[in-house]
Amino acid sequence: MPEILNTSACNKCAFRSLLFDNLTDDELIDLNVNKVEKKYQKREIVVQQGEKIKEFLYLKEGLIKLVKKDGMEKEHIISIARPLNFIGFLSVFSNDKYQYSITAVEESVMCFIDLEVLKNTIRNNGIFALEVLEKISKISDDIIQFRMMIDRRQLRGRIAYILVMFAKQVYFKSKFYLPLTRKEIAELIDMSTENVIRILSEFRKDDIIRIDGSLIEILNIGQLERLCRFG
Amino acid sequence: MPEILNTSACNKCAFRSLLFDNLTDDELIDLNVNKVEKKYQKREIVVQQGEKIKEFLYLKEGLIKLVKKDGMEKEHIISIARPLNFIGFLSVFSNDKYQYSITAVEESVMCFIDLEVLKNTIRNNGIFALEVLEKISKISDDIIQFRMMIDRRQLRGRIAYILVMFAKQVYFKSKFYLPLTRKEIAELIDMSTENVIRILSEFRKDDIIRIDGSLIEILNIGQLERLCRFG
DNA sequence: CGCGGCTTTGATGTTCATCAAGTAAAGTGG
DNA sequence: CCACTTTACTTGATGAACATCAAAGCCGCG
Repeated sequence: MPEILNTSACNKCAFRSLLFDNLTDDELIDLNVNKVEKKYQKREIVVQQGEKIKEFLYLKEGLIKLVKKDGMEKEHIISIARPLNFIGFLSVFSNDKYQYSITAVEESVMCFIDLEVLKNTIRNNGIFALEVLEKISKISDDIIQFRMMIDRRQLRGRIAYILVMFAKQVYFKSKFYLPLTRKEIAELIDMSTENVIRILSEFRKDDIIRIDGSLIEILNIGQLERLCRFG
Repeated sequence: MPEILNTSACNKCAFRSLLFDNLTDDELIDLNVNKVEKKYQKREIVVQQGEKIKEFLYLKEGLIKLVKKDGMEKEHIISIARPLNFIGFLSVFSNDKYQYSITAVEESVMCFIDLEVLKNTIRNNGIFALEVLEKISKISDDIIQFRMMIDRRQLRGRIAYILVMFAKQVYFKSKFYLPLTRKEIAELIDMSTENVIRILSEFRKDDIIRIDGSLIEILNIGQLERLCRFG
């Protein structure tokens, strides 16, 4: 079960400047009294596909994945998100039920804001509304972009792409722990688990990366980027 | 070159009730004097990927496609849109340049509203803002959904899926003219033109559809839906 | 200690893109 | 309006890319 945290006031939140900067103190207090902060362990489910949406939620710390199930079959990871990529945004304003599940990939802290209260704030503050609009627009665009980048490549290119992505956009270094299992990577980039492993091994043999379990070190980023372009 | 139309006043526009219902007459007049309506012929380009975004645009009549180019290579169709699926929304609020090209697939009428004027309206009218938010949210969601439905299926399933989509969601009948060439279908659902043709022929031989050029008649929708699920 | 989930490698067959080659349809210029 | 060119459509043959199956080692956990 997620641990409910003692929440600090919204007007002191580190995220204030990123989205809530244009709110008055009164508006912040209003959001504040109608919010909950919860901590999730790795693999804990935050929301289930199909559940009713009651809150607007965003990620304060950690890493989560957005999962879609089809029938009884495989799960597909639509995207993974760090703080500031408020994936909670998605569907929130157009659906009354979650279209995807959200699961913590690392220990994560999520902030839940009552959706009706937030909608009211939007109605009352157009400047805030425009900022939310810009954010949601960017996030959606990024996801569409990502899916296209992945789906048009072949397998080597896909693996190269996410390795470069993790190194350059998530961890900002060439040596990092892959937060996803091989199976999850497969679900994220639409291929079989076996081939994820096979291609990682190939890269290892070609001295492009070093592997030790989930610890990855990129040795030849240039080669990876070339594979991104031509894979 | 697109023909510039004599535009009727926004407050008499058939689309008013769909999005602009919560605007005051003054706000509508403001949008009205800052808008242009243009008619495009089949295959005419509305905007080019990379162009600066100056206007918010939406489709009044016709059918358009959203195209992404990568390098010198193939074109990929991200989605096609009828009126009300204001694809113009995408990127408009998060980017200053178009991330995709828009091309008319059938003769189409587009309405261009000055983006700064629209943004001002959003800032001043939170209720309107929330409606725009709901719309953009829905459109993005639909695109992500569509791409997932397509990319996780194999070829027969993909073809089945778009045939059912056109029949049930676009034309509302089992006999219709496919608005896309075989090549465009291939670009939309990420496969080779040859295989689009091959699978359509297969469906014809199995008496699932009847084909006469771009005229398609679905004879066995149940079978198509089965292929959607298991393809 | 044994069980289940994750990882790894090899072998096999299917799915699919690509190449080739030809027909039909649709523009284009004289 | 007809020859010419281009674009769309179609079918078959071939090989590459990929999923799937099978088997075995590994690790954490009850």
